[in-house]
This record gives sequence, C-alpha cells and structure tokens, in this order.
Amino acid sequence: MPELPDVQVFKEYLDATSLHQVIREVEIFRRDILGGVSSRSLKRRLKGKRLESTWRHGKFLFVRIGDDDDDADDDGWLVLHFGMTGLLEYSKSKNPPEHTRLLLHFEDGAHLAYICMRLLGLVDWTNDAERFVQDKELGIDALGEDLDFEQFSELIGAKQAAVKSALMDQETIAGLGNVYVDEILFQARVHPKTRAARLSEKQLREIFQQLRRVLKAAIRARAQPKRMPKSFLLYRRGENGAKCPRCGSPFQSTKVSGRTSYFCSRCQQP
DNA sequence: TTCCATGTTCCGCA
DNA sequence: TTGCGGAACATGGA
Repeated sequence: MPELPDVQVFKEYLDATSLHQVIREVEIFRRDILGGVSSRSLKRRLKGKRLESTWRHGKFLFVRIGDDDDDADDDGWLVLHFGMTGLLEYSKSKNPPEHTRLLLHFEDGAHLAYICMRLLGLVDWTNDAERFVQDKELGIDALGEDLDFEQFSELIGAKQAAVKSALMDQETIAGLGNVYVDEILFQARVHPKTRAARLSEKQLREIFQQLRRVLKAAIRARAQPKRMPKSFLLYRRGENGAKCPRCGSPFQSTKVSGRTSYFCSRCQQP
C-alpha cells in the first residue's frame, strides 16, 4: 500500500539494509518503469557508486548516489515511486523476487530489488531532488514540520471538491492516498463527500490532528494493518461485513471521485 | 469471464 | 483559465 507511511517504511528499510553499500552491478528488467532517464544512462550513473542517504517527500523516495571522488559532477538522486504495487526487498538469495524491475547488486553479494507488479511505479534520476519535487508540483509533505494548522486550513478549506478528493490531491498536500484518507476521515468522523469548503473550523482541526496521529501510528505499525490499533478502520478494511469499532454498524462503501471509500454512515454523517 | 485494486496523468466539462 | 470528476494505463487475483 504505497502511501506516505509505506514509503517511510521503505525508506527506513533501505537505510537499515543498503546504505553505504557500493553498487557492483545494475539490472533493469523493464524499461516501462523508467521516467526521463535511459536505461544505459541510469546504469552508468549507479554503477560503482554508493547509496549515501535517503529523503522522502510525499510518496516519492530519493536515494543520494555518490562516490569517493571529490568531483561530484556525477552525483545525484535515484528517484523511486511505488505506484500501487511497488516495494523494496533486500536479500542475499540468488534469484530476485517475481516482478523485480530494477536490481542493484552490492559488493558484499547482497542485492536490493525494486519490485512493481503493475508497472505503475516510476524509477528516475535527478540532480536536484528538491527541484524534482517542484517540477512535479507536489504540495507540502503531509508530515512535514512546516505544515501547521493555519496552512492546512488555508489549503484544504479553500476547495470546492469533496474533502476526500482535496486530501488526496498531491499538489495540495503530498503523501495521502485512498486508504489513509479513509482512515483519517473515519477517525475525524467526517463524511468523505463533504465539500471541503463547507467544513467547520472544528472539523478541519479534527482532520488535521487525526492526519498526524494516523500517519504516525501507521509508521509505528510498519504500515501493516494487523499491527495497527484495533480502533482503526484499516484494521478490518476489506473484511466481509466489517463493523465500526465505535458503534458496531457495518461499514458502507461508496465512490468518491472514482475511488472506493469505506466509512461508517452513523459516525460520519454527511 | 468480468470486475476490482493502495498509483498518476490526461481529457472533457462547467 | 481553473477546478473537478472520470477514464485510461498494466497486471493479476477473486
């Protein structure tokens, strides 16, 4: 489920397994997932270099690539986006996992696989991660230090769209997707189809608070639903006949700008 | 067989 | 011109 919490977990996983390793060989199995960079150019930029640090913005993960030379001309960032089905897997086994699209072999014999079954992800290269974010017109990171309530309220409260669409718009706030927006709105007891501009200040405050609380709890749970609090919609999302942990009424589903949305029709009144 | 799925992008319509 | 909603994209599982 690659939304902000999932990508944060991938970041921490990469940090723990692959940071400071030297890339011995690079395999690209599908060019479909490449952005502006060519297969040949990406290989040249990665081979012999080291994974120096990582940075996440919204659902994008950036990996700083460098080497020991003082000449930093070739240095830059490997860009990873996970689409709907992407993930990372570090391993020492011989065969890469199924649906591996990019494989980094390290000098110690292990490798890091970028797996993306549905090919909706992205692998790219940039010299300047912040400029990449600007060019993509991504909004402020949902867990960014500088996102305070005042700014949140200005960004979201101005929208005529359904609050769910407003929260999912990556150009407004980056990192939230279908699943976690449902969770935030459930915790805040706000119906997903409520027009953002019609939210009361109290509701906006509640959504802002729950946004931080939900994302942080999800990261602590390593983005695994069954490790999350039982009071979470996510804990039982998709289960047949799942009931609201607060009031016991069955969850309803509806479509909001094309995405399936789960909510409790009793706790989340329109 | 048909429908659905956590992602973004693009097109048409106010 | 801008904001919004829906379809398309690729693939596999129910």
